[in-house]
Amino acid sequence: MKYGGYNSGRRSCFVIDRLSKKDRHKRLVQLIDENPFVTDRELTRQLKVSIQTIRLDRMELGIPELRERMKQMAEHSYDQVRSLSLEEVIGDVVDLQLDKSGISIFEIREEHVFSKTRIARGHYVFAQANSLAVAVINDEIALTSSADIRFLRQVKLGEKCIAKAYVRNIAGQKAKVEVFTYVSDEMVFQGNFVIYRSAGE
Amino acid sequence: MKYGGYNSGRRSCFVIDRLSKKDRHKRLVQLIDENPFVTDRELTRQLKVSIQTIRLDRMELGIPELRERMKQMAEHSYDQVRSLSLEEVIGDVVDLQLDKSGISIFEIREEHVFSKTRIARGHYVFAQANSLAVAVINDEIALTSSADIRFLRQVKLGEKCIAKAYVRNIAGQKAKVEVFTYVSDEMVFQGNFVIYRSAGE
DNA sequence: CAAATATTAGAACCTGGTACTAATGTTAAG
DNA sequence: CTTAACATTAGTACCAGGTTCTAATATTTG
Repeated sequence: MKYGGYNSGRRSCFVIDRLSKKDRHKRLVQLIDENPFVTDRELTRQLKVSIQTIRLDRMELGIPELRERMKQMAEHSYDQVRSLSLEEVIGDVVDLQLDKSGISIFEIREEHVFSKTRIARGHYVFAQANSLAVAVINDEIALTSSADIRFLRQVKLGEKCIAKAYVRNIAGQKAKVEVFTYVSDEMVFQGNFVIYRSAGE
Repeated sequence: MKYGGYNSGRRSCFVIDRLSKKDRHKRLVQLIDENPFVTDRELTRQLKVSIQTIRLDRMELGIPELRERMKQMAEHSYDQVRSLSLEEVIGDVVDLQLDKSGISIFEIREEHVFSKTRIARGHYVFAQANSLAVAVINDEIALTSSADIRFLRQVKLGEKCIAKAYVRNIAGQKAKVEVFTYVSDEMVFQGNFVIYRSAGE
């Protein structure tokens, strides 16, 4: 096979279509990042080197083989789906006295904040309170009818929100639930919910 | 090999540890559902049949091999992660006149409803309205300060929510935004938002 | 030039299968 | 009882997409 010329060291390349080892590694990482489903064979075409080189490169870079990459993604998504389907309620309900009160904890993660400011999007804070307000009502069907809410201070990435719900009164189809959300001792959110319920029980 | 005895037809089994074909199929589906990462070899242990039987069963049931299952899960999660990271805002903003009005569309899917009733959880409907109310404000930083909301009618699985936001007035750090959400021509949600903004611009 | 490094080639082996052929076990129907 | 139909098992060849190893060759640098 005719070589285009080596250029792995400090010398410049004299053929365009062959990259230095460093550059090839960068490109390799980039290609796999763009498309994790690419095989080594496909990579040989993109990088114009032998399949052995691709494999040595993956070794050096600690990039696992295609099947292992797929397995990891599959496991990741499996965990996510499981936690997501469990996450019918936003936040972990840690205490619940039906028709009386409840407490839930919710940690603000990357996906909950504005990327610019790292401040939580309001609807996540609301979602925790709303979930709890619905959960605390001891009824087959409980739906939010209306709410009056105040965001008292910004909640930042990494902060743990502790929501406390109190059922203020139940009359027929309507229940009034008050929710206060705290970060440590500071109140960050307050909401008055009217929850519609299926009357029974 | 000693047979425990067949029982695929209408006859009863006379050995406990061997299931009829139908029951084995059920169990097989169940096992793979519980753990999609199970190999055929592991299944032979659980079901006490040969690996060929397992493979014939998978064929009949249209269950792909382990690697194919993992690939599908990986692809699924890849799509999800990509769409999720784009989904900073709940709902698709289809029209936006900054500091004036905006429209967004949001379809209620499985993950947004109570599994029992198939009625949308309130916080998703709220999230769409809240996202839009924040988006419509032409400012570097815009955060929900308070809101007064009404859920006028239940929104069901599959329904398309069309939210329309109108900026009512802007004074200093506070902007008032009114949002109405419709399913076809019916109003299902109404909210008055007070949005805090960084004053500038 | 020689040593060091980079690249390529090739063979053996692995997992978790598919596809196919064939034998054997079991049951129901004639 | 026999036979056809179905269920199960066994075994072989083959595949993708690798790993692991040895060895040869190319290129660069000292």
